[in-house]
Amino acid sequence: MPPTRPRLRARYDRRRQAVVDACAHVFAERGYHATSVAVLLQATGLTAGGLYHYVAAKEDLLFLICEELMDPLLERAQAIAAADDPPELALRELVRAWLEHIEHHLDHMRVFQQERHVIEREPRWAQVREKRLAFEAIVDGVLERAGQFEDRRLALLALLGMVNYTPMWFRPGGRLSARAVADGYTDQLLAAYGRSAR
Amino acid sequence: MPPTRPRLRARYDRRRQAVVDACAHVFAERGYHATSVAVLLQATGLTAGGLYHYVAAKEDLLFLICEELMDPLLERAQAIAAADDPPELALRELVRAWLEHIEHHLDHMRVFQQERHVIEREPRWAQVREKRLAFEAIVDGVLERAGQFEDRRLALLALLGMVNYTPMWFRPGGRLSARAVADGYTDQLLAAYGRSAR
Amino acid sequence: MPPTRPRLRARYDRRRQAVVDACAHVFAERGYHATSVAVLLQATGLTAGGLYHYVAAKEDLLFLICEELMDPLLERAQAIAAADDPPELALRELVRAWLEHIEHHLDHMRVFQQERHVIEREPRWAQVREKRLAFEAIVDGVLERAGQFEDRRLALLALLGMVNYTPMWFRPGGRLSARAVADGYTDQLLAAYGRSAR
Amino acid sequence: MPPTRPRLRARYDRRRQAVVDACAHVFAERGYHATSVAVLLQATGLTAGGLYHYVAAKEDLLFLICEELMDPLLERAQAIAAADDPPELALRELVRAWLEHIEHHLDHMRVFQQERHVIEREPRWAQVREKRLAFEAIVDGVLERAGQFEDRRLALLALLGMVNYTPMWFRPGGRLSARAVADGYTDQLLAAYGRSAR
DNA sequence: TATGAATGAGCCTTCATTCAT
DNA sequence: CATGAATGAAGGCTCATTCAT
Repeated sequence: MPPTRPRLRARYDRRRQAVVDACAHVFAERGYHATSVAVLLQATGLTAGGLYHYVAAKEDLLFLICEELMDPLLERAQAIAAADDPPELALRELVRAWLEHIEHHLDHMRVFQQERHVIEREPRWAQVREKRLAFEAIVDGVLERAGQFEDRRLALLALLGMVNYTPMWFRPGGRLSARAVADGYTDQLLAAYGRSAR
Repeated sequence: MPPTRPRLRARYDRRRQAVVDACAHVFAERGYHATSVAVLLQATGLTAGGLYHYVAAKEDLLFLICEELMDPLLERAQAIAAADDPPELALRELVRAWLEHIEHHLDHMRVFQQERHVIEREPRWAQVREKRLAFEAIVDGVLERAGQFEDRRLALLALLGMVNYTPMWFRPGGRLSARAVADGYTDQLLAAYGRSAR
Repeated sequence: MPPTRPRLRARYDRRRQAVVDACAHVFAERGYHATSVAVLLQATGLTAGGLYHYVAAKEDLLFLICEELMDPLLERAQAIAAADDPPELALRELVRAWLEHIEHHLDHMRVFQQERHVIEREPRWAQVREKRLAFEAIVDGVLERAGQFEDRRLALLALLGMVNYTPMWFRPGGRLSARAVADGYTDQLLAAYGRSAR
Repeated sequence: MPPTRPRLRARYDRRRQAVVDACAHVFAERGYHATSVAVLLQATGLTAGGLYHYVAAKEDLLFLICEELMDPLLERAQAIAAADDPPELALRELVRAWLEHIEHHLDHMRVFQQERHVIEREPRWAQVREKRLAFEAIVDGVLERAGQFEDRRLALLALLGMVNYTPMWFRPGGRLSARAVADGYTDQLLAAYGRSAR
């Protein structure tokens, strides 16, 4: 149902992305379930029928938000993991990329966290879940090369916790830049587990 | 509207707590908004009228869940902060108490995280927000005494992130005990910031 | 979700039947699809929530209408086929019973005819379809004993056509009674195919 | 808005007929109301704008389907009634023509039956209703000449029932040809009411 | 007291139709 | 001419809550 002719398709995709971003913002503020379609229409400037040109259901917006969040990050992480940087640098770059991505997708990230219990449990969200797992596997691999751990799994979970919590308090343009936060996290990990630690 | 005679009041409170816990479990699984009152009735074995003997509105359940989560933890944290333990031990004990509390309130904690965007934004949730802030202030105080930081706020936020993320993956009776997790987190902090670090 | 205690259940069933009958009337007048739930609410005096105590969906009304139409008729037909009447009398009595049933379920019958294309094609209507087939098998059996046919199937289909068309024009209390119509149809069949014909 | 130059007008009419026939088929399968314009676009290969070149509204399709069904049949019936054939032969020929027409307009006939309750009740469908009545008057006239009846109206209604029901089960190329069915119906009528009957 | 029928605003979504491009 | 994005009223349905019994 999206247009097939390239020019129109491009315009359609552009518009849809704008719609998704606007909705991500509203969802981040009010919560997915607490946001009625009426509010989305106001936020996007569309009418009911208009919105449903871009998505078949409200839930699709959630899905597209997750895709916009995961896909570029996953790609970026793969590139970093594939490069041949020294392990500790690779970790640092990965965390930097991660937090810079979050900085530009704060709303998406907040929405993703909000609805995680759905995403983690429902079969139809398997795709998103798999991307998350793929990303975490990359982080784990980089971590493995960068440190020596009594319990690497716990270190990984600690890192995930720190980073995933960041959108709760991070404000772009605030005292801490995304890079400063990333380096703070990395430093903490390397101090505790880095091969040169102690 | 709750009974006033002590014996009856006690029974009422006991039953209400059971109701709240049952609802916390359902909310944790399905999300607050996605859980209809009909589902709560099934989960509690009550009828519509019955449930509304214990709470005036569905949202009250959310509030009671947060209270059950915050109140005992805050009390415990105050006691630890007030004791005269050496700073690093105080931190260790605080994190242990924290994670042991979470272990016994996994559902409550999951619900609290799920609905945080509501709690953080709406005026009527100020009470819960203040308790959270009070608790975090205590953690910050203990942290201050236990380490030396370039950026203590970031260290605090990192700790909050790690701990708050724990209910996403923690399984009681699993490989890692609550205490092991707590000590893992504490060790990481002390390795990075502890006065004896480096 | 209907009540389980006998007294309440009976009341529930009584009310539901009244609801179904009222809806059958509206559907007969305006068509199923052309009748909005709002119209049903007006016709039944219920509110939206009230109607949905008795049915889970608008389509359930269609199903219940078909059940109310088929079940008693099928039972009646089985009794007549099982009795030991002379064949030509059995046919006469069956057609009489049939038309008397239609006379008291004109709305139901009109609705059933209206939506037959759905009923005949969709898997979820198999139950209704099977009852129809069972009834027609009984008619066929009685027909077989009552006449001698070059093509009994065509005679059966002719009879079905005549009878099923009746609700299009029949008016209770009009010139023709249900019995008169029934006997007219039976006479025509026996004149053409009866063993004593010619 | 249709073209006025003869050549173009002819092409336009041809195309519109094809559109109407395609829509008749879809309506017959799924029901008029249950068929969205989107489905019609898929079935016809047109775009929204394209379809609305041939009809001003979805309902016009219904009207055109009825016209395509009634007009040639009415014409044919008038010719047969006007001819000077012996009465019983005239009846036979009329029923044959009728069923042969139905055979080639099964979809149209099914749609006409489906939506009869609309056609019979709504003022704006008077035109179609009148054609139906005109046709039935012709049938009645031929019937009158062909038989002697206790109740000719009931005989007419029986015949209408049989024939109108035929599209529910008739399959072209099946065991029974349209002519065989027609003759079966005629024979039954003549056996019961024919002047040479008894 | 405890029940569950009833409420009714609001939910998400559909779809026949129009019209700028 | 043809397209397909946009319209927006109306659709069927849900659900937290109340209150007569």
